Amino acid sequence: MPRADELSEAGRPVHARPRRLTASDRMATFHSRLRERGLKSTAPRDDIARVFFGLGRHISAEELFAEVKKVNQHVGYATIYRTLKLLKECDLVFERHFDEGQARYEVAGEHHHDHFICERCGKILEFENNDIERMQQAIASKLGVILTHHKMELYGLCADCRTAQ
Amino acid sequence: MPRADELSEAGRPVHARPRRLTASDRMATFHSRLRERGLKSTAPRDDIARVFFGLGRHISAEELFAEVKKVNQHVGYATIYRTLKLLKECDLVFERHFDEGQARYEVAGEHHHDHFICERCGKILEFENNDIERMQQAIASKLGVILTHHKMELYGLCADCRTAQ
DNA sequence: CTAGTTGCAAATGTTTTGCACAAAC
DNA sequence: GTTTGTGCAAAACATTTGCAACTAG
Repeated sequence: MPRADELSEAGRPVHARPRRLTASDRMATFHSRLRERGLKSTAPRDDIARVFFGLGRHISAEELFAEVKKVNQHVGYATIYRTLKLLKECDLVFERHFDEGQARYEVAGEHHHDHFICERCGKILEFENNDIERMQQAIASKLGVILTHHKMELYGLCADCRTAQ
Repeated sequence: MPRADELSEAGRPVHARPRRLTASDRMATFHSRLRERGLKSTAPRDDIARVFFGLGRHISAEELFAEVKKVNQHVGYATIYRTLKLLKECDLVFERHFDEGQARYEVAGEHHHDHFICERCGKILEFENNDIERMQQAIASKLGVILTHHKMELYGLCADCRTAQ
């Protein structure tokens, strides 16, 4: 079984790469994108965005709501959704729909990546693979279509759950 | 690094291949799978399955409900969902969740394939590509995980919508 | 006969919306 | 002082479930 630092290209874990943008960088971007659009910076929006950027990846609205409550008692569920929508429009957040009922939200990073989801423990691994990206473009030209985005998700058992089972 | 025109099978449309199984073949399979499990064949189940196998691909529950109503006035929505669930368990139907609110259902064929979805007109194209399948396995072993299934969806503009726009 | 099935209506879970009040610019 | 944003409750939406009546085996 390969160690993380041996992985060359296929499935190189994304979190191994140093992160560029800090939470405050993202907050600043959020503020300027709001201003550009004539929208307002408010306490609830800031609280939600700050908590979101501070948390890890792949958060559900429910989880975010619970975390934001710890910081600001009286934010409503609706504002969570409205702010997530705003963050998506500002290209600061991606919305993902894995094989669950609820959406998960992810801080937009610089690099595109895809996901593996463990069906037993719910763990999500990120990886990137340029060959697959290239092949998708090849498929698109054969089909005569233009791609705007894509979704590639692998489902199965992670290393831990494979042995535990 | 493979160029697009070197790819043997990139994006070969699936519907070009002759189809093996007829609707009645599938009905027969449905009946025997039900019998195996000690479940009953009933008029509502048969109507739903027959209409579904007769219709094209990628049907929503809502669309199926409307079509079944034409044949059998008094089937309920619940029975549509219950029968679709049953058909999934019998490996006769796949459930897909594209970027929409509702699920779409697809007759299970012999060959695995992936999808392109046009974001403008909703058209769905199917394609298969063994290179990508192999690459997914490579990624899985690098990550140390076991795959049970995967999802690969390309989104964009189809040939028609590309020119129309 | 009896276990499995149905239709209906009500419940579910997630996300969205209407609205009166409140806060930014 | 407008315009935009908020919280709440209610609505929307796709899907599931409880239940009494029904039906296939």
